[in-house]
Amino acid sequence: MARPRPTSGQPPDAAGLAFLLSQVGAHSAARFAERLEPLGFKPSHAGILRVIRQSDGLSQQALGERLGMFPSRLVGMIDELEKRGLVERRNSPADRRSYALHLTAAGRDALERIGKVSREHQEAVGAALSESERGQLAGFLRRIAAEQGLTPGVHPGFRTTGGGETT
Amino acid sequence: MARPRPTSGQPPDAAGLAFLLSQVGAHSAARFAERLEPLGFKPSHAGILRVIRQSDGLSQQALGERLGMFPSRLVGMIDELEKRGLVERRNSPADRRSYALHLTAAGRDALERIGKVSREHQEAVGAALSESERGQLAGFLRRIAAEQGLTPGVHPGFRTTGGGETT
DNA sequence: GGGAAACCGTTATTGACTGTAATCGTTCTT
DNA sequence: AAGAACGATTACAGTCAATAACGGTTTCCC
Repeated sequence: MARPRPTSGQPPDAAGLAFLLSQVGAHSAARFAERLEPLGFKPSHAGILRVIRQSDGLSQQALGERLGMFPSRLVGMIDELEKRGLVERRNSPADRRSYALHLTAAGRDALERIGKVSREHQEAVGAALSESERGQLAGFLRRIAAEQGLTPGVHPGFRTTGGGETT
Repeated sequence: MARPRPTSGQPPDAAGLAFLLSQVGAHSAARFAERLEPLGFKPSHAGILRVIRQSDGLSQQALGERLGMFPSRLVGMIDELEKRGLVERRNSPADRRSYALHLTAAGRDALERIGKVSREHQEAVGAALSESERGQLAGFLRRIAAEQGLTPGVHPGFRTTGGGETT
């Protein structure tokens, strides 16, 4: 049994739909992070700002839950964002142990810039495809995401993936 | 509790092709890592074994270059694989400062098992799509990968992405 | 030949991050 | 009024990846 070729020959790079998905996905993520860096943001910051704008006044816990990140992780990031004047921690009127998170004008501005970068990035990533093809691709991905139980806005913060190779 | 109402929505989850790519990609990577764990491997191990089989007898440096990982990182991993009897470090006949990496029979066996897991994973990830749709999807991804300058077998080891969120 | 420079693998060190657990004040329940 | 549950924070530990330095080899070139 030296070189049995069960289905093809190997997990051939040629095929590997799953591999392609994570390869292109990782690339997309990396490139986006690069684009964001000059603005002084990391992708997680963008996610936080986006969610806060979407649901103004939510608590850190709610935010963490929605993004799938631990509250302890949020503290530092919101500290940063607040220090940069993009987010406000107002104390919630009803519940004095939680904060109500709000975007400042500068925060909305930053989010605007992030959105611009996002669109550019999206344009660049999809450059190989025609408009209608991009639509089809998005459709496929949405269906996969739904079937796999992924929540629309959220994405799996890379857990202990190992971080090297994938298929 | 107020349901988060989709007030506005700049990079609306509806659109975000780039987001979808990295979301689904990260999910695929994570799930694959999960499937690999019971075998005692991390995705990077799988990548290493795969490349060694493909080009038997290459040096660690060449391996590292092809996978895009630092030689120092490889040392430990190959140590493991060698300790488990899957890989051999023979000294290269021509150049005594480099090793020639080879797969043992057990190593080929392990790779076989990995291949099986890979195919199962691939099947699971693509479950939402028909056979022909999967083909279309793979085609799109391949075109994107090519246009973006990604090397077929390799994938960007998540660099200092920040590791949290992406779009 | 012989010595400097490039090269391979290895080790040690440093630096980010992330998840868990413990802490402190607040709110809810009974 | 007391104890459990809860939100934010801090402290801690474990993991992991990149950088730099170190011995041993080989190659280049004078």
